[in-house]
Amino acid sequence: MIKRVTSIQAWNGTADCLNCSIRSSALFSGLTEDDFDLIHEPIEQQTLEPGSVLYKAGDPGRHLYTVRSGLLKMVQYLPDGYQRIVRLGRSTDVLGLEMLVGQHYQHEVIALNTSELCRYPKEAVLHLSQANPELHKDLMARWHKALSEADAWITKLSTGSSKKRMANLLLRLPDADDSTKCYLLSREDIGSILSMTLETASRTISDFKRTGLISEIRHNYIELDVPALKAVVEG
Amino acid sequence: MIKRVTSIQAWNGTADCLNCSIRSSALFSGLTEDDFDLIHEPIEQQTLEPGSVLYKAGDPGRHLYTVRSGLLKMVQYLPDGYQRIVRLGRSTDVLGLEMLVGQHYQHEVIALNTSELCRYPKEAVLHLSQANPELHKDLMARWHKALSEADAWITKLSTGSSKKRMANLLLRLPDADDSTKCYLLSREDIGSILSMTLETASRTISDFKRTGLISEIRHNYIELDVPALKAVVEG
DNA sequence: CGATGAATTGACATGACTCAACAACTGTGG
DNA sequence: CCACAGTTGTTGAGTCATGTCAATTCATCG
Repeated sequence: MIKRVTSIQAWNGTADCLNCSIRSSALFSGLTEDDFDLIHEPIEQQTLEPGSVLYKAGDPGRHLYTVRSGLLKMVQYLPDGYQRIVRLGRSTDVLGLEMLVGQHYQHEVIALNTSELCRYPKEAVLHLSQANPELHKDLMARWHKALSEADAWITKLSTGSSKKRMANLLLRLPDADDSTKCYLLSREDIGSILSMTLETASRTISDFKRTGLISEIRHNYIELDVPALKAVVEG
Repeated sequence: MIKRVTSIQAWNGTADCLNCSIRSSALFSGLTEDDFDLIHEPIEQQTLEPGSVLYKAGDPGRHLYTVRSGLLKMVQYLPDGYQRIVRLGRSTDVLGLEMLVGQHYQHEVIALNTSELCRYPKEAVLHLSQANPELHKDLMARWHKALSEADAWITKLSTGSSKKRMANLLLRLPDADDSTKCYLLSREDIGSILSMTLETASRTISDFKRTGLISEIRHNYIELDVPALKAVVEG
């Protein structure tokens, strides 16, 4: 499942960083050939099937990951056994930043869809973030994005009635900003994102379908009535 | 209210960084005399009275702040006008990191108690974070801490029954880890932290007092029964 | 001492949870 | 292709927690 890429191939091969298809937003996109010469451990690609675990909370962190495609959930467990999804990872998102500081991962990351990832050795990231101002800046932008996401999770997905939280979630699901279509997550995952039971999640979605806020194109693939959903959020 | 400190005084005066009372945890604690020579705009101290606003969301960000003492709330507003407190800032916390990346502040920060802050010019932070590996590392640790706090906010303060959320909040309030005493926030602020109405906050606190989970030492200053509160969280 | 805002409490309405039955979908083996 | 089991989603009925609105008490400060 893991395709080996040496550091030479990393900037000169078919699956390299310098010619990456998500180059403008991948972590190492600002690096030069010289930078890659400094990396000893290879950069690797990996494909995860739905349900498989990338890493768990407490695991020693040795790699930083960029999501090339797919969707993953970042989960934390509570003392009473309840689990909460604290963020989603999708294309161009970076996973595992926390191990650069605390040495360990702090979430359990599980693929929801088939997902492709690139992974970077911790030492390479730490070293290059000092040596390369571009990467230094980019890393800070990644922290910033993660924190903004977390703030949005608190305000939009954890505050207000179940209908408002659901509307906020649905509005975030389409991949592109101009798209109004998306796949639905399992009701259990939705519940774990919005802090509600799966029954309430199911009921709310059924209600949205009945009232036309969303319409099912095919099983679990829906079209959003964006203005109407925004009205729910603001109402 | 603002006491001017030149860059010379910053490492040689009475209110300087190198001899700061929270030196081991202040932002510029790892800097050398040479580093301070590179800072042109002075580092300043400031005292905020309860209720006063440090900055608002959308303000252009020109300074990073370290909290020397006191307590501040970081607030975001929702489309429906509801406001949510997304984090608290207390001694050694850094405020305003986001403007290093996005140019603007993303929260409204309001002092809850009388608070003392130091502020660092944005350019100095950006420049030194490249030049000084210590600060670079420290900055990353600050991002990490903010993100961990946000994750805890999602899991512990936004998930579960009102009693569990309240117990989790109370357990975080004492300043020192070994302290079991703390001041209570206004019921409205508690509500805005825990996503509940101020009435529910008030009722829950009254209930905790009746059942001995907390006991009032004097008005709004309480002693926690830590094991009992932890039992509530885990129950 | 009175005026003001904060906190508490009560009564009631309602949204969300619980438990349970059932329906729809998925994958497997015959 | 169908039958089946296992999983996931839907729906209903009843309960409980939380929100709403209102009245009252308490704390603070001039």
